Amino acid sequence: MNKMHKEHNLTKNQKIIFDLIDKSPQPLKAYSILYNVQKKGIKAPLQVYRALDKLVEIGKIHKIESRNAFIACHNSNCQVAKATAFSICEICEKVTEISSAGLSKYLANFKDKDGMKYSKYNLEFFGLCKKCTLK
Amino acid sequence: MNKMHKEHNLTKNQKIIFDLIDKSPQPLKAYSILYNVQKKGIKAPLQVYRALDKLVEIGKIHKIESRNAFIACHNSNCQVAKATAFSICEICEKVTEISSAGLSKYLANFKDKDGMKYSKYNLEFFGLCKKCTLK
DNA sequence: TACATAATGTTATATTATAACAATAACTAA
DNA sequence: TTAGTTATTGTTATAATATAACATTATGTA
Repeated sequence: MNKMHKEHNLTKNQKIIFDLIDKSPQPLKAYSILYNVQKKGIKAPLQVYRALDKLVEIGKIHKIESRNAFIACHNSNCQVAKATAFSICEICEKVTEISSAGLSKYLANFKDKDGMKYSKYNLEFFGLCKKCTLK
Repeated sequence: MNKMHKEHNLTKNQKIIFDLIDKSPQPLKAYSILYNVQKKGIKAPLQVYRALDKLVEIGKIHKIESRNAFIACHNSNCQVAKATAFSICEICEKVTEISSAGLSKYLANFKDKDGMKYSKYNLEFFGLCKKCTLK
């Protein structure tokens, strides 16, 4: 099987949960996912969390830490969840993955005073989206 | 009272909880704070969370979102919690607030493709601290 | 004073996440 | 193709994180 197409390797539960998140316009929370997949035989929180953990690990989804919610990766750059940036509207809670070569480059090369080199980062911007600004 | 010295305005509970966090070398979790202040008369989670919320709001402490933990602000720039950056060691869990003028400037001025302007951000870098790199 | 606002105390409950263990499926190497 | 290994699943129970609702007290302010 072609290893470049990771989605083909998803297991049944992982696929059910990824499809749900991928179709959703906004991030989904774990228990909201659970309620939505119970008719498909996924009955317990742990089944959801395990699939989520795996999907995050392989970079198919990202966790929005400030919201405890999960969103599908729409950035072809991040096959692995090691460099993520999001914008979050504080009114409508719309979340968008930021895909900026400049930002990625700046952060990937950032070194702090101690010379600590980072293997991963997550950045969350907060503000008002265009729609909510106009209201 | 001098409004420039916000710490003087802390209430009893806020002061107890801030002092505990401020003395701690690593971020503290809400329930660990609760256990530590029960002898001082703070008995319920809500009393802790309310103080934490206020302390975050006025910028005396920051929440490390990926860890659900709280750390005192050691950056004179952020009187208000609107622009935060941390480094987190994935082995020893040591957390350090990053104070880089370049980084702050870059992120404060960052605009995404939609022209959305941000009022706030939180950045968490992950990697190994110096000690843990040598092990 | 009287009013408004913020903080507190308290009980109950909601939400998010993991431990522990048994069973099954998929992968790997002799 | 069999045995060993690793990943995934199913299940019950429970831990950890956080908020709702309401009564009370303290503080700030006109």
